Amino acid sequence: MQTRMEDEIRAAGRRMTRTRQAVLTILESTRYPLSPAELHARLRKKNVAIDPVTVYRNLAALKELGLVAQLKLHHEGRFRYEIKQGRDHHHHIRCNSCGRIVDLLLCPLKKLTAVIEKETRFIVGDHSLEWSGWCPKCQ
Amino acid sequence: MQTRMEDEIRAAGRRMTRTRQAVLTILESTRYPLSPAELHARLRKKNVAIDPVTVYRNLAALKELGLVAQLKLHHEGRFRYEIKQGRDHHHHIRCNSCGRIVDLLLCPLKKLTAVIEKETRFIVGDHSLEWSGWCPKCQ
DNA sequence: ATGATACTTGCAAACACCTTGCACTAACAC
DNA sequence: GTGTTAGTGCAAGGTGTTTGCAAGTATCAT
Repeated sequence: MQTRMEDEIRAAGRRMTRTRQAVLTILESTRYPLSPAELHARLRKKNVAIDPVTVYRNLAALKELGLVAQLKLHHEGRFRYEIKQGRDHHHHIRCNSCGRIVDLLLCPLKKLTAVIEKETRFIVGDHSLEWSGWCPKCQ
Repeated sequence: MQTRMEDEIRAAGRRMTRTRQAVLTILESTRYPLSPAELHARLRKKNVAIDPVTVYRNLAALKELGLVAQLKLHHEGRFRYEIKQGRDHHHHIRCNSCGRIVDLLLCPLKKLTAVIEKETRFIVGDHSLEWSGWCPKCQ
């Protein structure tokens, strides 16, 4: 999996560094979107010496290459990032109590674009949809 | 309209001040969610002397009382606020180019809560849904 | 009216998250 | 190996938001 991403990185004239490798590995092995701070904490825990700024810059680069998606959950004041490759379009639900985030592999919006474009005369590009609630442990 | 909100404010032991009055008036007369900075700018334009901090504190208080909704549009790094009273459940679409925000009085999600609760065992509380795209002027 | 109480305000400072500038380091093409 | 240039760490800056505290003021009881 990483091989394909590595190819895309090199094809774009970017380099595969020790830190970028580590960032990709963490993102790939995490099943929910990480904030830069969380990602940095995990890298530190794996004894990867890396500056927080470098985490931001890597995420920005990977986003620009289309390898990771940047998203923002409602009522959270920061961005989160997740690997795009091999993952279908999906949404999230977040626990109001413990912050746990779970993927939802559904999307009820596919048919709605045409309606919205007609109604608003916008050209629809993207959408963002999440739920919040209480996870089983916090109920 | 403001009378009812004033009642709720007083009923909660809060006070109706000159600045809070002005904040409510601006929010009521604006047809899309405002950021604290935008709200502050409008107040200044109406010659209401008010500190930005006071805007934040009023918004926090009104949110806590359930009179305004706080929301965050995807890919925007700040909160926005809108009056809840007299407005049906709705969503937004924002222009990627000029930032214009338009209400969408639709919601395709009503039937989905049960599905999500079954699938995730979460208790679903709330959801957030917006689109982005290009408005007629920016196409 | 008057005074007591406690909510509210302004100012300064702190905080969280993210970005930028700059000199140094290290990929990778040759 | 060597040169080019992307990537890195550190310090500093930026934006949006929150907190501490003293002073101000809305509300209530008298």
